[in-house]
Amino acid sequence: MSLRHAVLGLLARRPSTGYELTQTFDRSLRASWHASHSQIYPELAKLAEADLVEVIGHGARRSKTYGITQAGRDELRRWLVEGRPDRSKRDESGLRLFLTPLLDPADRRAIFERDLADVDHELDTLKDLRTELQDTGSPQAFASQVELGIRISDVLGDWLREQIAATTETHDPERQSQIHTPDAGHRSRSPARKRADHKDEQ
Amino acid sequence: MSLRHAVLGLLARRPSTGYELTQTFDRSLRASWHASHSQIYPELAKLAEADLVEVIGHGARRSKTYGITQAGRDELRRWLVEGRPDRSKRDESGLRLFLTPLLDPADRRAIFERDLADVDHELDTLKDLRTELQDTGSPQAFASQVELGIRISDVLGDWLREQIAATTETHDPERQSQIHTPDAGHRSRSPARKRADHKDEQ
DNA sequence: ACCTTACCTGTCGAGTTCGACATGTCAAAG
DNA sequence: CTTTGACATGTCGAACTCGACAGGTAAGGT
Repeated sequence: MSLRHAVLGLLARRPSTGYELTQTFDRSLRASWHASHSQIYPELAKLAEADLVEVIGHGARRSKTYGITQAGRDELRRWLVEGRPDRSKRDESGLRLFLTPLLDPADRRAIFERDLADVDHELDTLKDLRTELQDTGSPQAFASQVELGIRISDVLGDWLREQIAATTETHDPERQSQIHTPDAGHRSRSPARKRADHKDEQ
Repeated sequence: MSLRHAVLGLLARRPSTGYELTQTFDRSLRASWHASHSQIYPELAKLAEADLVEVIGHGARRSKTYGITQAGRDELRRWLVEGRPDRSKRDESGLRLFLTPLLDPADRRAIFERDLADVDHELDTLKDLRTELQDTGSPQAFASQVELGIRISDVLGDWLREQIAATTETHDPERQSQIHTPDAGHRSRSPARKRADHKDEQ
């Protein structure tokens, strides 16, 4: 139940409408938690019901601005401080990257290049955000978080560039790809190896 | 629908039982995708139903070893290559880290230290894995992925150490925490600021 | 005046996830 | 011989997620 705490956290930063929260999830929180508006609006209603947030104003176009209550702040702190490790992530791009060694070089390269474009774009966004935070003498508190995002994007970008370089170089004959592009033809090895018993490795 | 492809991917690396897959999800895939056995077993059944995997052997304790079929390989490749960006992640620890600026220094520090211990532990695991891969002259293909994991853990660890150092140093009087520890007392500001209209920042 | 483009809030159903429950096997230690 | 602990597979219900559907509002351009 983290969506609840993500919303509380954003409202602790500043009061917002559901629409603004949706945008913040897509911008600042994109790298650690995703939620669509169809989750956010019902969640706000539930939170208001539980008195963890409250409507503190009405704006144009029927919009409601929510603010966190003291009970909400207490609950948020409790969650932040008492949290167990729970290091389980969900990251489709990461999964894809993990599986690339199964592909032959051309396919692999295509994936790396697509991801690199993506990472570079994200890096631009983050650097803009950093500049923006510096210029407006605003609260600053979240500057370190942006910095972390930039550093991680940097290492990911470097890694991707290395991998791309590696596909152009050596055609390692040892390393046989498991999944061939449909046309590649030679489908020779026995299709189903027997394996009655099995011991662990890794 | 990524669980399906995560399972296919692992079976493309080597045939495994459901139990082994569960362990691999917890070990190697922990950083990019999590799944529990209560998802994995039903998913294997569905995949077998669709002829994307097949039972290729029976082991001790009623265990079934699954292998990927050619249709499974084709489907896996299709997914890997045709994937859209989809950079939406889900990472509870990341979310927590993102929200730490809301806390006062003592709480913040506690979170950083807990996370640092966690990251250091993960780093050890990854370094062991790297050594293991080098020693056993095994397929090697996944060495780069391990390397990436190590690099990211490194920057995260460095960042956390910096943040911890920062909490001991300057007690910045500008930066007022939003969420105080229950005892801290001084709860003075007006509880609900009015906010009828609202313009965007960020 | 009309149109387009954000802005803004909501619901619904199908599919996904996860903790808890349930069951049984085998090896080694005591 | 009995107990402990790892091995191994499965189901179920409650909660969560997400794309699609739906509808209303205000500003700016032509």
